Amino acid sequence: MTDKCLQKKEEFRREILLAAREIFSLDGYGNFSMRKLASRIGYSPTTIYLYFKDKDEILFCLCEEFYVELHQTILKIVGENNDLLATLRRVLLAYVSFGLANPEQYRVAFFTNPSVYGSPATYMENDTMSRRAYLHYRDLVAACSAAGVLISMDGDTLAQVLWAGVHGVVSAALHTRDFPLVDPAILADVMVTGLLTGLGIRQTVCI
Amino acid sequence: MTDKCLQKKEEFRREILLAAREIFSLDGYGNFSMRKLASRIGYSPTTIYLYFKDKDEILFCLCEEFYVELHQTILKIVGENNDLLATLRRVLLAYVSFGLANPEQYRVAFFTNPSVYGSPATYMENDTMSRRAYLHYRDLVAACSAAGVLISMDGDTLAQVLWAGVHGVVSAALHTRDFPLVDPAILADVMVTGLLTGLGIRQTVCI
DNA sequence: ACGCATCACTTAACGCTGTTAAGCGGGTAG
DNA sequence: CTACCCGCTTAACAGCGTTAAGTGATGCGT
Repeated sequence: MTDKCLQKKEEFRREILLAAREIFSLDGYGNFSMRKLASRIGYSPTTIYLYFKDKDEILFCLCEEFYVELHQTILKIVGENNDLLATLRRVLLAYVSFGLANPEQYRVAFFTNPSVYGSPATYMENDTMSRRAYLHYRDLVAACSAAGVLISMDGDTLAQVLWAGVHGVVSAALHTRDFPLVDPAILADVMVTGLLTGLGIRQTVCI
Repeated sequence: MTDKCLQKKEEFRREILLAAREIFSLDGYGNFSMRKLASRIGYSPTTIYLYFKDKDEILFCLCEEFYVELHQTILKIVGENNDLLATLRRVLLAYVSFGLANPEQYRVAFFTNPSVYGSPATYMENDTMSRRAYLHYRDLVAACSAAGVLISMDGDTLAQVLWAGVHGVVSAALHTRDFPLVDPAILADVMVTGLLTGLGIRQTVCI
């Protein structure tokens, strides 16, 4: 009864989110609106508010879906590789590819409402996919540091610097359509190589 | 006559831009609107359209002001230092400071309309402050490369990777108010040190 | 089977947004 | 003195997120 009702409600929510993703892909984030979403699913605009508190909740759910996919991508890479540093390198490069392949979702996750997840304190209290993906990634970086292939440094700091590097590349690619940017894949490669070398324990002897 | 008229028009434009900057500082980019701007300068909303084509032109002008200040900041650092690598390091760190000190302007310049400057081709044709600042910065990086303190590589690629790194730090600081981010100053320092080391010609001998 | 309540949904509305068309008043040139 | 031009305003359009009120069907208790 109530069980079936909730299930039906959940199904409708998924349907709405699916339509939302379609609009994002077709028209981009800037042209997304509640009214357009409503007309796409064939209901009046206010109906959506019976299933989602407001627009922000829809954006939050889309963020979470984004992080689910991202986390799965990372997990797959980690499972396929043994060498720590090589794994990290692939993860960072895959992050850029993932961001460029899902530009609109990336926009929602990082460049819209800067506090969809609440305060930093609540971020770490609630179990979100964003948090899970981050903690897993940070542990990978910390493991590299502990194993001696990256410099000894606070795991969060090290992880966030490496992330900021690849995030900067994605951000540049997404936001500077007016600027003659070098191929993002090349930028990503140089970035990751540069950072992992600079923050790594140098084992080669140079002049 | 026409001369004085144009001058008066230019003065009014500056007055509008000043009010726009005030609104950005006070209420943030998200709460900026043409109507609010109009009421601040004491005119009806449509009056602004007699001095600016549309909202985008106002944003473009604010971007240009941003780049003027940024460029001046960089020029000052370059003038005060002799050592190429030390200069570049200071410039990159100053970029982060500048971005964090002017968050709303940074938002306008990088995270709003991604093509205020037109296409990449027109970007390099027209003489904008954005272009001037970039070319000057790129030449600094290229000089480092030519002098042998950075690896030999295409100047644009090298410059854009270094920029993407610090841009990533600023972007992270501005857009992740929900995330427990490490102090951006620390991130910037590790980022710049890491990149300049990794992309530099290593002169120290390590095991 | 009837009445009532609940539920899914809609219509109407508020207060915003950027932007355009039309109009109005005053100063100036012919 | 008239006609035009210039600076500015009012009115309006189309859209936005969101809320309050209403409507029609469905299912439940008696």
